[in-house]
Amino acid sequence: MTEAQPEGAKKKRGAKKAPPRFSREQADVRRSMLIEAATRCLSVGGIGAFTIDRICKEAGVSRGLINHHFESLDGLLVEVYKSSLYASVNNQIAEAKRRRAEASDWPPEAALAALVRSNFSSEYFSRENLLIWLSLWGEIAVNPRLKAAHRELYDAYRAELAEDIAAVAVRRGRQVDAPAQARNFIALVDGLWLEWCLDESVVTPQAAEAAGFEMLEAQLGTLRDE
Amino acid sequence: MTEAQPEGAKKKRGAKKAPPRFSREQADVRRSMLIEAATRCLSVGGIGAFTIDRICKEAGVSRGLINHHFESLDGLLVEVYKSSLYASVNNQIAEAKRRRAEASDWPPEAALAALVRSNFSSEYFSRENLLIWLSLWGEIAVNPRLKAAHRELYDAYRAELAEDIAAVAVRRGRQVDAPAQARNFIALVDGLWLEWCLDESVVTPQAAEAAGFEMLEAQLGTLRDE
DNA sequence: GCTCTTGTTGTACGAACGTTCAACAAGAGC
DNA sequence: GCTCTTGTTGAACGTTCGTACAACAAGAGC
Repeated sequence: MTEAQPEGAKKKRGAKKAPPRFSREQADVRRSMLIEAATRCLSVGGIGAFTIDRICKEAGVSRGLINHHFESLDGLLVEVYKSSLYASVNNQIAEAKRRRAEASDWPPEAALAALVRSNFSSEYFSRENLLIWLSLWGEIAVNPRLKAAHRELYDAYRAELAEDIAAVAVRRGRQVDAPAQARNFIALVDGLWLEWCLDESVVTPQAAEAAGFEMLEAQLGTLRDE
Repeated sequence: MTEAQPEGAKKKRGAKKAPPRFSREQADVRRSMLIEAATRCLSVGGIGAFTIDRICKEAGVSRGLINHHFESLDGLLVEVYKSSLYASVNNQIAEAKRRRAEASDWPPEAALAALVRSNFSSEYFSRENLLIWLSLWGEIAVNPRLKAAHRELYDAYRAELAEDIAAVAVRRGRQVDAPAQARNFIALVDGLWLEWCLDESVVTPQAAEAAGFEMLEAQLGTLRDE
């Protein structure tokens, strides 16, 4: 056994400066790090792995930090929701709005087709997100704050989709219940994604995209080719 | 404070026979009771309420009983899956098979319509089951035993649905990819059910049923009326 | 009324949970 | 080089978790 050294010993002798035991980060930087680590935990082990211990270990940080930067573990979960679902879906909405605004370049059909396709791009239609989404859905059913955020988000997306559908219907002189079609389309996408995640042999992303187009084309006519 | 009585006192005096402290049940009866109590816990509080303490309290039983009747808490969850999803879906399959066998009374169109409708009956299309299914889905993604059971179950249901679809298509001389239509239909049902559970203002069971019929009728022609 | 089987109880245990908080120290500002 | 702010640590706490197990007793069988 080595003899215990007085605290100041190292400094006095000036041998080696001990490396910093941790690095300080801006509050929002650290929050992002924790949100990302928490998301990783969720995607690997589901809600059962959404734990102070595991998240802090994943982030390489001490146990006290989550409660310093978030009101509670539950507050962190809300932030994970926002940075996962919220952010990505809002991106889709914003892009679709932009396309629809640039009406000169993008005919309504092309804008709708682009929005449909984005649902099946690997960014959203991803098996990695299975446990994240499933865990968050389960929490939405129980957590009023999350439920409110979820409704707001889906309402916005549904409205955008309905507008794109309505634009095509008007141009083609078809009578379509655009809000209902938007709702059904979203249900189909969520359902296909779920089937794919739970059993990848049942459906491919390509087949899923085809199914999405088929549903809308039954009401609107061809969308995929000029 | 009353004086502590010797244990045998009551019996010796023959005053009142203490009522039994518990009742013995057959192993399978008690197992059913525990499965039902566990299911109730799941539906109220999600996977977070799936706990030895809460389930035993819900069942009015002592803490040791779950590990006596099941290999572990996880084993109980598998039984909950079987008695929830497995049993109810297998009922649908069996009924559909029977209808298809009685071909004389049930034309294919009526058999398919009945199968479609059963998806939206209050027994299956129920908000009470939200947390149960969501919790079980989350577990399927993580638990190999459940995953295997899930695939077997969905494969069977998808096959039955595809057979019913194919029967109608053949009779009407239409070219239809029945397995794909069955898969898409199931995805739509699951997605609509999910949307309804998370936000009941978006869709009604009636509208959901209409959406289900619309999807199939786009391929097969009218199914709902003669 | 007695015995025997076995379903049931309830305590004990270690591990892991979320939260709190006093102490610490990194690094900016002077 | 010093001070001061504040991001960070890690021990401590009470609770709840799943499991194990010895003791108990209900009720069938004789």
